[in-house]
Amino acid sequence: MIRTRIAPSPTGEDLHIGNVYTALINYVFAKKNQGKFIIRIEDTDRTRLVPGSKERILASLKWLGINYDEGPDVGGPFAPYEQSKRLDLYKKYAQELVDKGAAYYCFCTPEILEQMRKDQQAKKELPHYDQRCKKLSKAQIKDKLEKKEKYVIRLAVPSEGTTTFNDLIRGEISFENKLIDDQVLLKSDGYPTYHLGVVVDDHLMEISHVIRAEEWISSTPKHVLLYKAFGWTLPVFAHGPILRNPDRSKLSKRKNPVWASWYREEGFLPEAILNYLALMGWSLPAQAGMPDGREIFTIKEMMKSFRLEDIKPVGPAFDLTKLLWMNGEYIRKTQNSKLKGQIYEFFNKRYSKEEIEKTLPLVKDRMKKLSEWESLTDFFRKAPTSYEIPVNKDHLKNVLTVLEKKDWSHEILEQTSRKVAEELKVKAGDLFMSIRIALTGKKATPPLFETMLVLEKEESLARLKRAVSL
RNA sequence: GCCGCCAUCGUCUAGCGGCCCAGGACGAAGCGUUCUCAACGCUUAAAUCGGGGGUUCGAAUCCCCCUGGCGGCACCA
Repeated sequence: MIRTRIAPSPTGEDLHIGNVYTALINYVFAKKNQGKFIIRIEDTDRTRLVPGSKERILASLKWLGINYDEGPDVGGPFAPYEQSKRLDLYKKYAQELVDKGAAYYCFCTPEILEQMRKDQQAKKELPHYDQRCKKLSKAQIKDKLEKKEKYVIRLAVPSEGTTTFNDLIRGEISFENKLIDDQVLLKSDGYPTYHLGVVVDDHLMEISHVIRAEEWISSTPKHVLLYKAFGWTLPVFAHGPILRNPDRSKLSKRKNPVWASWYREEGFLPEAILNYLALMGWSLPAQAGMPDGREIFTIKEMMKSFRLEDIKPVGPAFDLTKLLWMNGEYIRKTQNSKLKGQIYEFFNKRYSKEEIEKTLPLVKDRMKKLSEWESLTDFFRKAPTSYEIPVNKDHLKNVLTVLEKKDWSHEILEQTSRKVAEELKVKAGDLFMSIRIALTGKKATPPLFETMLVLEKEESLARLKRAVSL
């Protein structure tokens, strides 16, 4: 049984777009193989906890349509799915390691550690724990524990040999043990560090494939050491790329919008975001008999041909411009009736469905984000207060008098206007532009006569009269 | 500094020893369509496949070195 997971930490505003990427891969891989996709909240750092973060993370996942089979709010056979609710477990397993001699108590205070680091830096050594507590005798430990001295539990990393693991995306990777620090497993506040938590939970929750970003590669040997110390079977490891800023550094909120909610508030469609993300380090392979290499595809199509091994280890730059293009593509291919509802919800029902329905066909091709509907259609709601370029009042007077007497239809409006232009001996386009400006104030708008029909005769004429009288 | 990962147009990528004087997409430029802007269609510019050595009849594709980019080195994840 394939079981994958993402383990977000509720320390940010919301789900990070990099996590969305990892979630997508985990989700698609699990579902392609009839497996389960799990969400586990790793809330073990109480100092960085952000209130509401967990809820927003889960809400974003739902909005994106990345459905999880097990998780904090849906439960599952291995509940609870929040590490803060599993403290006893970590303590028990940490103790097991101590008993096995694979971990040890450490009573060094933060001050001692700080000093240690300073000394090492002065000597140009790399900062590492000097293992002084590893040498403590049973009696000394007992004594300190009785005195209620604060302690952590550290992993006793072998001083010799190498730790090697296989990465499905990158092949064999190995690290020398002597360069691996004696990592803290259980903190003095009783919470586990990431390393203990992730290994214990992945094992207990029967995670078969650990798919995460490249930044975890260098801590994987610690995890491997833990699995071995416990005598547990290793999961399959696969480290995907980390998304980059345009300057190629690790994607960060300083240089790029990173929160899922930002994309939602901007009016990006979940399908477009997922499709765009799928293109990062992966591409739809040419199918037998139907080679295409399309860039626009659904998650279902992605599932059909997805293979973890095909993920490329190169860190791709996140290109907002291309996402924007893709979002426009998705908007254009969405049914009007559906899009209407999405816009309605997007603006929190501030605009009536009727209004959206009437104007949508005129602006759909011009929208790249849902949010743009508002500015693209603002002149329908509000007559222009200024004109981007001057209008020709004489010309407008002429059309006005003719159009007043007609019944309005697209054909009549166009024919009449063209005739007026002919009589005035001006280019139809120039006349149309004057009308456009009078009605909307803008040079760039949807097609003129469609616009007039949506605006309706009375309002259109009123605006024309205003333009003439100004 | 140490350890590790990576390396094809500006960006995302195709390419897995001959089909490649490297194909597609975004973006850019131009043209067409057209009442403006879009959308749409066509065209163009854009990578001496990071550099240098090998292997081979033949290398973007395999190997080595260098360089560069990125990541990690916390009682953060």
